[in-house]
Amino acid sequence: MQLDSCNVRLVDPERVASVNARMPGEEDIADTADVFGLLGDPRRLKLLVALLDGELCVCDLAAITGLSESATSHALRLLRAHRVVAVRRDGRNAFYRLDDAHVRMLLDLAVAHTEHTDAIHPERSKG
Amino acid sequence: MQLDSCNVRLVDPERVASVNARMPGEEDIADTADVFGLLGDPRRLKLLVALLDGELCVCDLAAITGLSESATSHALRLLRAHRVVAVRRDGRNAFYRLDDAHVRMLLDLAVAHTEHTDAIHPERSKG
DNA sequence: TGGATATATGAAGAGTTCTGCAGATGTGCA
DNA sequence: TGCACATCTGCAGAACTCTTCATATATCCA
Repeated sequence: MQLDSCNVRLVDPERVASVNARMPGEEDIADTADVFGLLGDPRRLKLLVALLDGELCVCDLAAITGLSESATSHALRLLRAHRVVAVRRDGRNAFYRLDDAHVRMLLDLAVAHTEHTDAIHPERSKG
Repeated sequence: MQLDSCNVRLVDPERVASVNARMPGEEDIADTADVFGLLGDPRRLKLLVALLDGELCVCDLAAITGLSESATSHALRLLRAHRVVAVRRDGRNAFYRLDDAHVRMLLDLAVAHTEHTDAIHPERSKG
């Protein structure tokens, strides 16, 4: 067992060094974790999946997710702050749409994965 | 403006119906959100990125992430409970590895995205 | 202009999450 | 067997998150 510069025990210092060399910077990790975190809430996730097909207004999003309109608006504000969605205002309505290609990719992948899982294990679906 | 079965205003009832028809079930949404949620913590994310190249023991993971060994162990326990990682015990050491192909895909995609973003905006990197 | 509608916002409370601490478990070696 | 080491676990406090409620803003229409 060896010690590193901070006096921590290491089993495989070479692997640790090579992993550290490949590791994205703290800021990249934080940004990426932020994105995953936004997708990590079932209601926000449902909002975003709803937007995969195109823009929807706040009240329709509220109806789809089962959230109150206030909660929907708060959620959308957060997503807007992170530039995951964008708004188009038309009269009294606000139409939200997905505005992040990376997030769209992650959502597509996730939805495809649940469909694939359902194809193998249909009993798990829509319980 | 129309009202749906629960007396909620709807702007575009047809779109709402078609989105609802495509929407994965609540359970699938919850499971998917769980996975994203696990990736949504920067320390856990760093743990998992470290494991992309192969297994590592708890103390090496602690050194890489800068977490205490206790916090590392707690995080790994959570990941283990969700079958995202698996353990191999060798004497006193516990070696963890990624054990979920879907999570690996998400991680690869995310790392590739940060590298791509860095290529376009190098000033954002490793600040 | 005034009232109704659609959305946005701030504050506060309930609930959840993460970490450190202390102690438990299990392994290896003298 | 007894001690050191590596990891695990329950608990409790701190920090964060999400929702609701009340209110604000902005738009449309009469």
